[in-house]
Amino acid sequence: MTTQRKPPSNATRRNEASRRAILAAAFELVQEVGYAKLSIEGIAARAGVGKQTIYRWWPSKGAVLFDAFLMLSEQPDGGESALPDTGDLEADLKAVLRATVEELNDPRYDEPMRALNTEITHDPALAALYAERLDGPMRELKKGRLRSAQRAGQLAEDLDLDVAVDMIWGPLLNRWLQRAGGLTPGYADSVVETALNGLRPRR
Amino acid sequence: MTTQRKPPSNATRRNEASRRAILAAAFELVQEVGYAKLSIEGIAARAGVGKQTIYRWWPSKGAVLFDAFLMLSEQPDGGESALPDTGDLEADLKAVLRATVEELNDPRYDEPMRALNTEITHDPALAALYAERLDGPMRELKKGRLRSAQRAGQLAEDLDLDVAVDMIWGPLLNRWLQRAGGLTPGYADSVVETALNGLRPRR
Amino acid sequence: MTTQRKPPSNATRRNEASRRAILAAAFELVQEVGYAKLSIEGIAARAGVGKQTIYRWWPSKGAVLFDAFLMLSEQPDGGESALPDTGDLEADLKAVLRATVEELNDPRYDEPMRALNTEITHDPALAALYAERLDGPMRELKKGRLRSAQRAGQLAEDLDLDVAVDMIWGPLLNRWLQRAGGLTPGYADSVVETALNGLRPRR
Amino acid sequence: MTTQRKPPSNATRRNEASRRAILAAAFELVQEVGYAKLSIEGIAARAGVGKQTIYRWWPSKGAVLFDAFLMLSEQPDGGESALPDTGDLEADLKAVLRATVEELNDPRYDEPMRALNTEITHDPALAALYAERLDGPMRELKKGRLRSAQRAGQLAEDLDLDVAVDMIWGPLLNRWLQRAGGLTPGYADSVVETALNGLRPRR
DNA sequence: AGATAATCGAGACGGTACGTCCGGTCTTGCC
DNA sequence: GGCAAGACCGGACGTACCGTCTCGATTATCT
Repeated sequence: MTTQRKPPSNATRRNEASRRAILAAAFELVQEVGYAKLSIEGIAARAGVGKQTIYRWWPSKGAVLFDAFLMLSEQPDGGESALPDTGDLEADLKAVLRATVEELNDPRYDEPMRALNTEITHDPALAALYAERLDGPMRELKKGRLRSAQRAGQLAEDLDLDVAVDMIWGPLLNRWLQRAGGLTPGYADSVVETALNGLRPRR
Repeated sequence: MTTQRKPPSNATRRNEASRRAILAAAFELVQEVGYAKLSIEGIAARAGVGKQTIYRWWPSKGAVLFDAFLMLSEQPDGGESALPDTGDLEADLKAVLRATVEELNDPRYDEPMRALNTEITHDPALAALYAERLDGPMRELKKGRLRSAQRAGQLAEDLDLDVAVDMIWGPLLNRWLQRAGGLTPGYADSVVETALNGLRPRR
Repeated sequence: MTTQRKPPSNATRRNEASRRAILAAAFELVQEVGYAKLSIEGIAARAGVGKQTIYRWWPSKGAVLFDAFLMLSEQPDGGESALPDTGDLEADLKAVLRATVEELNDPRYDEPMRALNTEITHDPALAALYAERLDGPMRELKKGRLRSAQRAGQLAEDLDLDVAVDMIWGPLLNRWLQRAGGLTPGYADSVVETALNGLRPRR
Repeated sequence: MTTQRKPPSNATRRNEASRRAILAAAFELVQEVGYAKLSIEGIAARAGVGKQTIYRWWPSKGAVLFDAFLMLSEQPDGGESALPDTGDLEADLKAVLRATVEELNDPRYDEPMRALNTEITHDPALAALYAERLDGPMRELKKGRLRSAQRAGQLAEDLDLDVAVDMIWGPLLNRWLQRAGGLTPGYADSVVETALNGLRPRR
């Protein structure tokens, strides 16, 4: 797997242009032809690159895909982002989840994300990398927002924030992955409300 | 896809022994060699069957896998099963989720289930079939148990049971699919408690 | 292999219509799709017949083809034919060879005849049958004409008529089978003249 | 099709060892299993080569077979051979034809040669190649011998040498291909005598 | 500045699997 | 019993990719 930044220059004479072309080609191809028909050969051809250049730097198709997402997640600005914090936890969460719903429904990201999830589910090494580099940072942001609410007394004191994150985002991801029912803004709202209040009657 | 029951026998002169051998071979193979190396050719060889016999009756590798699960889910006894209902909802749910955790951690089911999920996420037609034939009935059982609790006043009156089911089982499935953190009985308990009580402080 | 005539009725309950349909289908198909793509399955489909009906009565594809030719050669009238005998041997032979050239060049017979030759060259049993039933009678006619000329003193007394027949018809067939050079009436004439006179200078 | 010589090496990075292994395997296999059971798959397996390597360089099974013969015909020494010329045309021809008979009867060449003839008869492109590269040179040798005799006054002045060649070798090949009668030295002698003298009574 | 060496595009190679076609056998139900 | 229909096991087809392996032709430091 690559080591993100370039200036540290850990000494390789690697061609940066080829690297970017490969990642871009991989991302485009998977969304065009779908996961099942994504091939290293196809990526190399699209990127105008020899196959060996891919095999030299990545151990698997999934790793390429992973790096493509990594590149995507780093490019925007460089500034660290954070979840909105207006003080109204429920509203903030609903906003974030609605955005997530929109992204999952976006045809540009749908196939690539499914592909990445597929690779992760079948490759523990990739899963670890994913947990560390992509899901981890995002989870920290989510937990940060929840921690802020917890400190404000809006969440239970003894709440396990990891479980809380799973409870809010898990249902959504699951519905999407299994294509089980529509992924609508209304559903996102329902999940937030139900998660915050719990299943039991209040009072 | 098959039409399960045999006596109606309205149409085909299909070889039932071959059908069973194929489904069994598919299930065994996917757990032995993994999803990535599961091949129609391999299934046919293991089942002692011509490839054409598979292509004749199933449209895709995923469809075979799906039918293999279907066969598994129908075989046990024939009696309709139900979730435990001791009156203590929390205990019952914990018991069920712990069982689920165990099943997901069982190497006999791990790979096959990941494979099925992969096929579903990439094939809407299969997803619909899954929702109707495998997930649907199971979801009804879950909702049945919750409904019983709801009638007993243990759950909020206006609770959307589908959302509730997602909230309880979604986090588990997600953790498993993405290999994000350990899938332990303790985690199952946490999820049940947190889902029932909600994230907010009670009182 | 079948036993041509029907009334002797050696007791089978064979369906004559199917037999004719099969032979006709075989002949048509080989001329339409070529020898390489001629299949039993295709013949059965075209003839509206079950595959088993073919396998029941013929031992090989070549045998079907052979019978198709046999049917063709028997159908015309029933009267035994003979080669022309005007007294002018050279003219008669040229006429016959020109007709042969025409037949070999006829797209209706070209492919089927090549197919039959192919089967014969690779199947001694079929070759024997061919010699007995198709080539034999024709060779007798040819030898008959030559014998008549021989008796008239137009051919050498000690001439081996089989060799003579080979010498006249062999070059033609060979050129055709190997596609070696054009198969023209002029070539036919040349062959006749050269065969009659021999390669040596006369006188 | 190949371009024989290696030093020019203008274009491809072709593996010469694989090429030879394929041709050798093809030749051996056709004589072992027969034309009908000769398969590209079998050739590849025997040659220890991927199927694609065959499909990459040859358009058809027949082309492989053809090249196998080509390799055979080029390998012996490199020196141009010629037909014997003792001055006694009849004896020379008989010797050559007897050798041909022996070769056609040799089980090592029988099947391969039948296979090649079959491919040629069904593939005009291959036939042209055969005429140019295999039959052509051999025919020139034959015509060379005849021309020498012609100049010595042993053959008719106006004799068409192509027809003459057909007349001498055609009957033999035909008998062999159609398995029509035995292919004996005596037959070879008969053909030579009859061809030289012609069918008509001399004087 | 020239030598040295790793990377690059290209693509041949031995393989595996694809999805299709057909060979020859067997079974079912009609006639 | 023959027959049309067609499922079945098996084997080969010709294609697509896999991951490895040369081949020159750039680079890109390191003498």
